[in-house]
Amino acid sequence: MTRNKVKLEFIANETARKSTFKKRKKGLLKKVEELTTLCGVDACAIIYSPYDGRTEAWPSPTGARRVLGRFMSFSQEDQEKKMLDQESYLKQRIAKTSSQLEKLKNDNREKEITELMYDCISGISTVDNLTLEDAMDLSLVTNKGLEMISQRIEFLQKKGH
Amino acid sequence: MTRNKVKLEFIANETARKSTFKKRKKGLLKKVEELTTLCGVDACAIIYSPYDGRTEAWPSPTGARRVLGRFMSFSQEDQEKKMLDQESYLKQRIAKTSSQLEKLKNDNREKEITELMYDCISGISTVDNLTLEDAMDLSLVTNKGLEMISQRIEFLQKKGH
DNA sequence: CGATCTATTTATAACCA
DNA sequence: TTGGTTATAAATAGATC
Repeated sequence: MTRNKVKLEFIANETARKSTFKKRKKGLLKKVEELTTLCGVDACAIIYSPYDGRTEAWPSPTGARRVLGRFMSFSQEDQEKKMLDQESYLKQRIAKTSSQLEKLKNDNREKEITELMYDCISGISTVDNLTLEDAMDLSLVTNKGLEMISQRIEFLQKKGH
Repeated sequence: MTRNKVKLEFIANETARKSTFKKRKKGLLKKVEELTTLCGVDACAIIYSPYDGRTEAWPSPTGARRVLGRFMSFSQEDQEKKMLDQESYLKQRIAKTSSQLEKLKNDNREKEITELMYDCISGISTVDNLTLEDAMDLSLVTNKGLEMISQRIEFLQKKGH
């Protein structure tokens, strides 16, 4: 028996496509997990399955936790300090690039970015078994997030004199 | 010659680990791309490489674009209008709810979530070759993001009677 | 559908230039 | 280190239950 050499194109047959999707999704996630384990790096994969429940998948809830943990290993003080630095830095940057951003405002990019944020949040929800809404909540009350938002608003206000 | 059957554990030897990382990273990204092509689904992978330049990797800039596109679709006018309304609205609310937010300040989850948001944003920056700072800014002026924030704040207000 | 079972195609670990 | 090469381990398309 000769098997197909996998033509790299959309699989027309729905049954076959779904089957392939399931198999490959599994394989992909496994690969992600192996990579993180073998090489000690953080990685994750996000897959939007029209088949399965919904837009889901990470290496695993456990894996996600590992991906997210371990970054900030600063002390509380360092964190606050850095955060402050970054705030003022950001403020400057925002001023400098506002004109550029204007151009992008109504671009399709906004849609893209919005979706990405959503996806991230839905990822968060899997980390702690939260509902999507709770995760959003939590995300939005994050210090950093609020600071950023606050700065942005302040800037817009000034701009609008 | 007999080759290893791949023990699923951290590779101690740095040279070997780095080599494996490079190969597997490549393979993983290829798999992601194949999955999206073959099955017509959106997927992406994020890898934090301590070796390569930095915390990067997606299927590809092109792939990322495809992953993110296709969602929300407001008209130009509605978008601008909403954004303006929300700016002033948000400012008030943020001031009023700041004390409640204090409580969450030192939660570990916050660190994780903050980091995740950062990661997402850094992902955004690769999409359009923006600096990290620009991407953050862009993220925050997203309509949807503002809406979510607005709702959250409203909720906190009611809750705090 | 979902689970199994091969035949093949792929991905790679170990080498080597 | 950065790439090829090759022997094996893995992944998986297609068929079957």
